Amino acid sequence: MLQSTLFPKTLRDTPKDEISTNAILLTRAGFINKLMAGVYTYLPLGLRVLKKIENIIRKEMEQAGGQEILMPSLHPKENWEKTGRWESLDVLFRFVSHYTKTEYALGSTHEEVVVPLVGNFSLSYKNLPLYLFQIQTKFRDEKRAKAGILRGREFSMKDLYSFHTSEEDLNKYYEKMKGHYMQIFNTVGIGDETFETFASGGSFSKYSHEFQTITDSGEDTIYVCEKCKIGINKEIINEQNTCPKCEAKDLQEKKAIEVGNIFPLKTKYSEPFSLKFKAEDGTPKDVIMGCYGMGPSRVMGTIVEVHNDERGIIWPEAVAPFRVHLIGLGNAMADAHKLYTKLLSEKVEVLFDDRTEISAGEKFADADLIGIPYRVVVSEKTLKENKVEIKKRSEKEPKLISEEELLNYVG
RNA sequence: CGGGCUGUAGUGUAAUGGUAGCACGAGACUUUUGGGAAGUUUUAGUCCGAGUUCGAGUCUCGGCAGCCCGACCA
Repeated sequence: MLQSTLFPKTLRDTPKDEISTNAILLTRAGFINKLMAGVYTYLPLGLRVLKKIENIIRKEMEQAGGQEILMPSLHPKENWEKTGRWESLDVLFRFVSHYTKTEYALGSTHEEVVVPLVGNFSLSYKNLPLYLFQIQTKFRDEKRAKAGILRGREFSMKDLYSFHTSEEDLNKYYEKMKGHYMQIFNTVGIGDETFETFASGGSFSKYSHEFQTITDSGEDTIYVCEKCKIGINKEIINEQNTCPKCEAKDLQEKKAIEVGNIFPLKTKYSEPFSLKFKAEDGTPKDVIMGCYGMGPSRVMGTIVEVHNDERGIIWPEAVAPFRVHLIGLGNAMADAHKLYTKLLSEKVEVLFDDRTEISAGEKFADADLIGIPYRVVVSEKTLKENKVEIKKRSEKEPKLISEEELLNYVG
């Protein structure tokens, strides 16, 4: 990608209505743009990151046996009335058709769609377990959208729904899913900060589990056992004031962002829709369900909250919009262009700063702000040595290496 | 949803009820090119609607929006 054609340019100024680190950096660097509170456009750089995160999640869900589907965002009122959530779910967007006066909801979550979907087909114990997931835009009428892309009214969400013949089978899968979730957080670069956390399960199960990423800008408070890497949400600390694993009492209070949440739903949603399967003895039984949510856009914001410095974002390699930020300076632009072509032929993802009439300092400042993992500079200085300069975004000092070494390094 | 704060250009600010101005940014041109370079030039604003007034950015009323705290968050 040529930076001279990249939309949009970076911003020098901080937008006046953004306070959170993720929103300021992502807006200044040209990854996102706010339309209104809690609603953002993903610009070319931002969309690349979002898609990478989504693909990491997608692959892991496929590893977990998930089959990807895409359900509608527009839902009929009847389905939500069946579960009582037309009234009770306060974040549900509800609206009326101007023509027919029919009422609809915009999907905040998809139990009300996926359960009747599965119910359209006769289920036998032989068809279970079944795992369906989607990555889709969710709508929530948040009373207070805030913190950039961490709490939006419209956001990207992966939701997987599991269908089982028994609670034992659900529990087995539920535990397995925790491992898949941690694998995702490790891959996207927030594994060290992310804790499996006990949370309230509501009325239908004792606990649900959250995945909480520790950062001072988090809006949740959790208590963590560093040794076991387990957390407990403040909301249930009164009933559980020791580490559930090692029973230690010296828990640390931390601020954290909820990046995932999994629930053993059991029959909470299969019952209202009469979702049953035929057991081996031919009798119909309630399907046992679990659901597993994770927000790619919130994960993206969390990564920025965790990985940044005073100059800008520091993307982990797996989610960076590009692997290499190639910068051509002054009269070396033609040589830089040759290297760009070579890197492309080696299938290296590279953003090439081919802009002329831009000072070196400004290019470096932009590179630091955008946060691509490897910065490669081609200039008269490096050409004299017959080398190129490479610097990791996370490190201070650059070094000179040959083009061959570069290809080994970033290829 | 309760409470608070704030709305003048992209950002930061100025204008006693009396010509909406300045700086930075952004665009164009020229000269520059290893940490946000310089010159010339252009651009862009009173959140919306009523009211008071000869006259409203400024006063009054209503709305809307944004931010913060809290509550909420399958």
